[in-house]
Amino acid sequence: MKKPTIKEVAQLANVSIATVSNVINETKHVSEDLKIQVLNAMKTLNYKPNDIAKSLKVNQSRLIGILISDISNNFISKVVKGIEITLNEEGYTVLLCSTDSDVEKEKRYMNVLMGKRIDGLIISSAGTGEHYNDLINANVPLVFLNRCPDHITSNMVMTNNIKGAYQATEHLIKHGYKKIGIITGPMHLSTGRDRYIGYERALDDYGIPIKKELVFEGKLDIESGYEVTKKMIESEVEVDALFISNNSMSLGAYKYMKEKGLKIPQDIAVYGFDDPEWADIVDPPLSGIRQPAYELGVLAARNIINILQGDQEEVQSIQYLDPEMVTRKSCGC
Amino acid sequence: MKKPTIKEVAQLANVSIATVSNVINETKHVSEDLKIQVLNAMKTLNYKPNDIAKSLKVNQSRLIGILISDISNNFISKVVKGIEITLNEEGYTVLLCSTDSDVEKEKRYMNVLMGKRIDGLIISSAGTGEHYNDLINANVPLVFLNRCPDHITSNMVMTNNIKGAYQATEHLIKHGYKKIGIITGPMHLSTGRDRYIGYERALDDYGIPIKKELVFEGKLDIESGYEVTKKMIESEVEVDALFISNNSMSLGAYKYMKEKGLKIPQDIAVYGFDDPEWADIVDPPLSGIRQPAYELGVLAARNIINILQGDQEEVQSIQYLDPEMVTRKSCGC
DNA sequence: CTGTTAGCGCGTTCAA
DNA sequence: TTGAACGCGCTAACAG
Repeated sequence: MKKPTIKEVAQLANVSIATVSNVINETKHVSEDLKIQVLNAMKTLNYKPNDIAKSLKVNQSRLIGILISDISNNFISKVVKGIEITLNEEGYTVLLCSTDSDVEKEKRYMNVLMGKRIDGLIISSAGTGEHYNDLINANVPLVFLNRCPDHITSNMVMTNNIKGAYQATEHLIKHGYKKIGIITGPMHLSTGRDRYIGYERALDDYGIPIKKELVFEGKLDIESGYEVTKKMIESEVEVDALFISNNSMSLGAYKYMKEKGLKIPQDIAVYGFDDPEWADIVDPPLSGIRQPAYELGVLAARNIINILQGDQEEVQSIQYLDPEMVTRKSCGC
Repeated sequence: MKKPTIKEVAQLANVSIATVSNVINETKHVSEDLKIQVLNAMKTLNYKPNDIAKSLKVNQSRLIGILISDISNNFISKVVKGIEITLNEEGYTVLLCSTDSDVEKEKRYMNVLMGKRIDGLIISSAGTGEHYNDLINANVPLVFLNRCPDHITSNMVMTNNIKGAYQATEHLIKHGYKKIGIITGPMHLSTGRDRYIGYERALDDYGIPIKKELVFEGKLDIESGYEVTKKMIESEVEVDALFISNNSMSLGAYKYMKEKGLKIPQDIAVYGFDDPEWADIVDPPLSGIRQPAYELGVLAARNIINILQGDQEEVQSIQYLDPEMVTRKSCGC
């Protein structure tokens, strides 16, 4: 019932608690005899050191918070996997905090995490960044992941969204499409903006004028992909190709077009962002910009670890990971 | 840099530590005047109570571990979402631990979690159950989710896998298929066995003999769905319909059949387990048994909370949640 | 090489 | 109603 303490181990082994501590942490050399006694005592009592007490003493929890919008999102869960595996190898444990993109929830969670005295925090959330001041003042090591609050300019790892969007759009241009539309993410998020910028820049470079009636803003989920596509078709603007800013919205777009009997790429060609697992079993297989989700997670975790180990200079910057074009049939190839 | 302590707050507010503690926890009545002084002091120092110290004192961490195989799995991440939201509402925080279905990793994680003095643990992992004894001896409240170790018979919530598999198989039978195959999960997992049992029972009830050359064991991932389907086709056994035990393997099967030009359902009809987001945009739309993922998570979390609050009798049992048939076209409908 | 002890930040008696 | 003092389990400094 009650967990055994270091004291009880010491009594049973006939040594001082300091000696027990020393064999556990290998901090000082302990003679073989005593070591064996201690180990035996630990075993018979089924002793597990109490990390809480240790944390209090050494002033570090070996807990890392991760603040994300929604763990059930395909892309995010891969990122989290990368984070967790990497941190675990270094002896850290992950506190999972989903904000549901709700700023209030995010604030509450940040307070909880500060109370728990996390050693660091990885954030991939939606806020404008105003409320991160508490964290920064409390000197909690912070790494921002993929979504970048406005006035933050360091400790950030993200996909090179502009480049990816540029490549997708350029690819559509080279196919000869002239009326290329875009479904963006929310423009208050950096990912939304950056993917739009890439689109715009590509059109610009190839001398194609940007028409704002071809620009549609979605909410990154399946439903909004469906709705926005519907709106687009019903508005009867002429569109021969479409760049869609994330996987869920591509799914929604496919759903709508399938329902209406519209053919991809004959009626409208599609290039998506992300490379979901279903990309090559749908008809036609979806061309998309693959983000290195797992790798992003690993990198973010590495950065936190570096900060914690004092190699801070390594991360005082924004790090971009390049996406990869996975071209299939939906773009007309 | 250094976080303020309750002591500093007390000094600044000209009161004792106990008074500060009492206003924080509302444990005793404190006069308005002092309360305000204390609150002000807390604000100016930007004080956050140290949960680590509190945990040490009150002997509870308000940390719940969740031990799962792979967070990037679609189904699991939804379960986790349900768990996290529910626990968070009750003031618990979630420690995420992915085992990768590796028993050694699982053991290591269990030790870490015991060291962190978690208040409870939700397990959805692969082990045979041998190594849960430490946890049980340490009296850590445990809830098993969806995968059930052999000799555990309580505190468990799961999908009614037998029923779901029965329904899918029965549906195929009623279509008139006679040579119905199955791709099972690993038979050392209860989910693998139960879904096989449902299949078997349905065939039995309808007087169809079970042929073991129609039974194939997969590993629950996309590759093995692909490989097993390939093996099946190349073995040239006669199969007119196929029940596939999870979403990833269904995806793999679709992939192989598409590649080989096999038509679903004309060549082989398919009924899957799970209802992935891509089910209705593939061709033909996939019929599947939908598991209540989020609800499973919520229920598991509720159970842990109940145990922690002493309503233990509520959970001394196995709780089944019914799956739901989502019938589309791949079965021949 | 081993033991003693102070104190990490907090909650909680017990007196006042 | 308020405060002083003890102890949760552990590490680290120091003494022996």
